[in-house]
Amino acid sequence: MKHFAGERRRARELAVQVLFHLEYSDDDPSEAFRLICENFEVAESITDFSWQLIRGVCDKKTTLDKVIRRSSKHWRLERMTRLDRSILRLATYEVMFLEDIPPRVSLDEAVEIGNKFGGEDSSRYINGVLDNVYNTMGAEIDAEIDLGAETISIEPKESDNTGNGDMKYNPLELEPRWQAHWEKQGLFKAEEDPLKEKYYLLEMFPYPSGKIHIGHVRNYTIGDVVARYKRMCGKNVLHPMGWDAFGMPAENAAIENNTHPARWTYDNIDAMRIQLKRMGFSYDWDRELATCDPEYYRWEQLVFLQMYEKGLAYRKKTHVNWCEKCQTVLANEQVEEGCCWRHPEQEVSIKEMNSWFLKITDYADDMLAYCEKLPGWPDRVMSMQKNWIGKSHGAAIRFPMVGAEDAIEVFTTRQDTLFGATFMCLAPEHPMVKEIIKGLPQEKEVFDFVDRTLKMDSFMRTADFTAKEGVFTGRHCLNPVTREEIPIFVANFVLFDYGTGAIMAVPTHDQRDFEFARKYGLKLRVVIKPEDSDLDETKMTEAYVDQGILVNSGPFNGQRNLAALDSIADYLENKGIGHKTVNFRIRDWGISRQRYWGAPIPMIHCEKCGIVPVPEKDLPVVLPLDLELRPNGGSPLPFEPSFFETTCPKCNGNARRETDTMDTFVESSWYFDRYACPDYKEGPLDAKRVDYWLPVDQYIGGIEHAILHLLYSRFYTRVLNDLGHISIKEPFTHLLTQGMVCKATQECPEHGYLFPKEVVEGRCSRCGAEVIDGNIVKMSKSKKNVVDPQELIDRYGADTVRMFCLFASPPDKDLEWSEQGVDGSYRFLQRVWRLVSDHLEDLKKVTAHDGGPELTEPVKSVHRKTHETIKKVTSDIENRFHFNTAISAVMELVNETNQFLNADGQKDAVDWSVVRKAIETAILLLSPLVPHITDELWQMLGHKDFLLNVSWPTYHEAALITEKKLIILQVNGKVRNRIEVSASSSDKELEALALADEKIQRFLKGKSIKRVIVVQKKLVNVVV
RNA sequence: GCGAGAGUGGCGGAACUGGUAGACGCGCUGGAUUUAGGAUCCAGUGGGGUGACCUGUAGGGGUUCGAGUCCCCUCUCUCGCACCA
Repeated sequence: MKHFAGERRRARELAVQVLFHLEYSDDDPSEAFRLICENFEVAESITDFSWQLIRGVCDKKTTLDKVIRRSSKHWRLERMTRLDRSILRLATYEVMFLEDIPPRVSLDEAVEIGNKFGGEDSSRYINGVLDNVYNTMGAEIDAEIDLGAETISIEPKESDNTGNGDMKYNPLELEPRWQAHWEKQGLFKAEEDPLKEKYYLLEMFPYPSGKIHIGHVRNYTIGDVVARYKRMCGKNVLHPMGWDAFGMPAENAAIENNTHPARWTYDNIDAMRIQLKRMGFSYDWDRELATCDPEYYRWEQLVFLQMYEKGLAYRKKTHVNWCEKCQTVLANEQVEEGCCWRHPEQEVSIKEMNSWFLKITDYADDMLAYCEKLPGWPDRVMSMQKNWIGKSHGAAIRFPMVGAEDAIEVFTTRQDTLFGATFMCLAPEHPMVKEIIKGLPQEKEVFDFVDRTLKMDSFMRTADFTAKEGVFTGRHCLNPVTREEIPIFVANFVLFDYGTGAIMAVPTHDQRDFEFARKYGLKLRVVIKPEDSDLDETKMTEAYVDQGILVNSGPFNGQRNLAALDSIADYLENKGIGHKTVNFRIRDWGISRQRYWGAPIPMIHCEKCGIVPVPEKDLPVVLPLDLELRPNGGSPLPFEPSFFETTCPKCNGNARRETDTMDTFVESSWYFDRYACPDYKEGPLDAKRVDYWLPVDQYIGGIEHAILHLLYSRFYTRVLNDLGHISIKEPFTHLLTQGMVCKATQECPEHGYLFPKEVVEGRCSRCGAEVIDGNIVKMSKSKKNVVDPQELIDRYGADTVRMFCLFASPPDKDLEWSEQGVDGSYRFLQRVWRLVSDHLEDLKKVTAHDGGPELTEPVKSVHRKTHETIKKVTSDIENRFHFNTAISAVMELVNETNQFLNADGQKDAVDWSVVRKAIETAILLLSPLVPHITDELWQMLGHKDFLLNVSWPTYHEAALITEKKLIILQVNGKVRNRIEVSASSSDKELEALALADEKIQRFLKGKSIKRVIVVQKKLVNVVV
């Protein structure tokens, strides 16, 4: 569950452009570097992925050094060094700060690591560690650390003094205590209870990368608030957590660290589980699952078999790059100048290879239709999904070959322009290309063109700057309506993947066709003209793409082109030339991965019997753990006889196991179902429990999964439905896509991006230059603007971190991280704490006021505020997840209560019980957001229950009623005065009061009153 | 190019069906207390003006007694898709 599609694409685009220039500019790479330099900000903002790629490109092409040396002649030196530095910096950063150093280190360890680096870096690093130790422990450190040349001495820090120690707010002590308490009581366990209304709340499960990042914290905090709130509202809440545990990073990390992916993954899971528990999230850990567990993926294998049986899983040949030396498929990015990136002497061949696909296209229409039936999803996501499915209505039309029996079929949405189709273009991959050029003089030219085009990186091929090129095949086909012979081209811009891989070209009404026709001197014919003028094809400078009247179109002349779409399609159908059809952009889901760390595809290849499914009784096909990874990163499975050697279940002969594994998105397409019955042994899903819990009522996660994960899950749920495993079709009723966490970057003109620790009083700690505050961007390693949540928890406690995540902005918007903001949250919690602890004795003497005798001001206003706050907070959480406004409402209540208490005058028992009600309300309302401090305060007030088991407070209408109302007085819509009147005043009385008002009188002088508008109990507007 | 969303103080952000623009917080200014504070408390804080007042929600039009909110146009930004036939 990572990766951001857009970023990746942009990264690739840039890298491809660079590669392009490196390839096509002979010995002068300066153009490529100009590109990088000019797009410097873009490049950096694209995250480390782009850097890896660009670095990769540079390394592969020639060493970076060489390129810089050579290009510095052609380009400004200064820019080069900046780029150079950035890359070096990134590399250093990755090595120094991310890989070698565990998240928290002791002083001794810090010294050891520091000494390893030596010099300036070491002292800076150690200072950073000391800062942390300081802040987290408040400890008295008195140490001298020897760093060879330098000696750092640390002064002991005075401990805080606010008086009575035991009453101080100490989150670091009380939070773990409550967490242990909750766990011991099994507070978060969810059990099926048909009598209670269920509520299934789910956050997207994390990839176990090793430690949680701030995005996780935000995501899971939002979810936890909703889970706890619903629970207090009496719902039977399911709130599980698990691990998206298969995937590439584990393989890479394992090779680098000489460990095993399983070991690495499970260690990370253990570390992250501790962190999540430390945040106080209310997960039912009994339902925890990891997708790399055979007890999980065995059911996925079973479903795969069932899909195979129904024809929903199939094997298909596709064009891929193949390196003989590596014996593996290469991604387009791994092909360089037509050669393997690891074996420059080995030419890559284009191979048609078999891969497994899931038939998502079968469900495209249904998923599209349901887009309208999911009002709980954000429009943004829905439109992305619709876009991705890409349904378009049009016609399939057959163009008969000249001099042959067969025909070429095209798909078009513009059958109205058919009479203007003057040539045809095929995609280079189109199987007919080979056939029709056989024996012609053009054969070699066409073949070379196809070969050249296919070897191009797909991004390069489809990039804007790549020229639209084609080559004439020497053959013609018939335009089926004009019966005119039209030439057939092969063109690089025709997508084999979309439609039929062939297009009819209408140069007069399609800009791209127009340019192509002009380039190759092809015929044009106008078939649509504007209503009030004529078009001359010889004089056109661009295609006419607007609507108009059909001309040169036989029986359809004179009709409006859009209106004729249908009748033309019918005409084609009657003549047997074509038919109406729908085309989808979405392709079947290719799930084969030549990777090790994934779920094996449960299939067997037998020479005699072909593809044979593994019998159900032999499941799971377990991924062997006791084998050596290959140093080059390829999958070891095809080299592991103990894995692939097997016997055919049909003929018992020798057979070979499928060694591809499944795309990890398959695992994440149904984990939410399995949470309902993680221990079920009889099948993938226990219908009874799954029917109780599913669908997920509220799903929360990042927008980056708007397409892939969510689309796959919707598809997979439909499959499970068809296979009878589940009775729902749509897995997620409501979806909340939370925004990203961003932070300003800090940059030194000399040294580039800086860590906060490298900035001293606004200056770079290395060169003393003034630091520039950069843009506010998504947190990323390469920007050095990441915040480690663990550091924050250790410093402020989990409640403060949760509070800030919720308060800084509404969940669906981006959140800008600010240190002061965190301080502010911490201060607020302390204020709440003191509100209780400072008045504990008085509060303990009374019970919370609930109704009771008539109150008088000012305590009445505290009472009213209490109920107003309940109303506001409840609606903010319930209706729109606006926790920021909910928090500000509680802040207002706390402030008002404080003010009341600070005001002069004796407080009697009634006053205190109203105050107690206000305080208890604040605690209750805050409890889903900051569960630790509130449970502690609740207990301090003498309660025994966990707040999670206390009912959510309700407000009394009666308490909201006021005797006085503030009325706005306007003249011509402008506010002129505000007056307090009795709430029972009638409209007439209000009007009279307004007109009599002194200020209003001033504005009425010398003018005649046209009209007076009275809005009930709100406002009077006098129009003059 | 197509599709979606957004534009409000120094900043994050409030403003429910049109009805006090700037809630709450951060920052800043002044004051109190303190050995000190990155602690706490009080006051102030959109801009202009001594003032009454004027002005202000990207820009321009419109509807309305009244528009941040509704309608039209323009601009800017973000996101997604993109040689889609």
